[in-house]
Amino acid sequence: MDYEKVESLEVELQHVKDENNALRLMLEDERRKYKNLQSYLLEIKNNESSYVHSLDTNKRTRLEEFPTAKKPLQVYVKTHPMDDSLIIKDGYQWRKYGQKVTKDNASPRAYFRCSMAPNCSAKKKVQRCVYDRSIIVATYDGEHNHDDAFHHSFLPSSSGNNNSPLTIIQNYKEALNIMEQNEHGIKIEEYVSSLIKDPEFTVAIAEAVAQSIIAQPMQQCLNFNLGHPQE
DNA sequence: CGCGTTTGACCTGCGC
DNA sequence: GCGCAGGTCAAACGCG
Repeated sequence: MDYEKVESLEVELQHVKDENNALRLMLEDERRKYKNLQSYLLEIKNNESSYVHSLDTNKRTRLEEFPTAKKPLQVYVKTHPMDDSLIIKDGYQWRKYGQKVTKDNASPRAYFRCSMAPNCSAKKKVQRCVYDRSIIVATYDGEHNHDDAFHHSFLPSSSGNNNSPLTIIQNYKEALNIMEQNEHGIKIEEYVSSLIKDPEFTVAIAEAVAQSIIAQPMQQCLNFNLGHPQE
């Protein structure tokens, strides 16, 4: 084997090692996310009730804003991970009046008022879950004081409206289902992890790279003959 | 032109 | 009393 070939193989091997390290980092990140999700689930379990307050990062209670003694209803909405909007089709018409980035969640929190009636005191805060960005946490405050509220809500106070394309999560059991979905992710993760740990896997990649390097001059020759531009 | 959204400034309560 | 952080206001802007 000539010197140039060995050198290029060493470069490619280094590249494979770099990719390997990158994959390890990704796995560590995924494991961290999974642990976060587990603690999140535990939090939900600890607070399991129709009124869940665990995710409300607002530790201070502004009594003048929401004077009712009733705890705000929190609803978790499973959305598509690629969907960045904070819009929840809950049947009401909401007017956004503010947005704020909170300290412990990089996702901005949006503030909405009900716009179906001029004197309606209903408000909601919408923010992506810090543990799983595909979940939107909507915190409802105040009550709708207009009749048509009864016909629009998907919330437990009304009859079930399942027309929404979104998945509504109102208790820990449904959150558990999401966890189970992530369990599949962990199985994939374990599979990838085992591949990385396997020395034969790394050797096989190195061999494949070496073969591609050997085959490359032939491909370049073919490209040249066909008139394709060379890289 | 009206309505909804955006966004920076401001207000207010809480913790130290 | 002060600083921090969440919540609200309101002017500017965009869109139908």
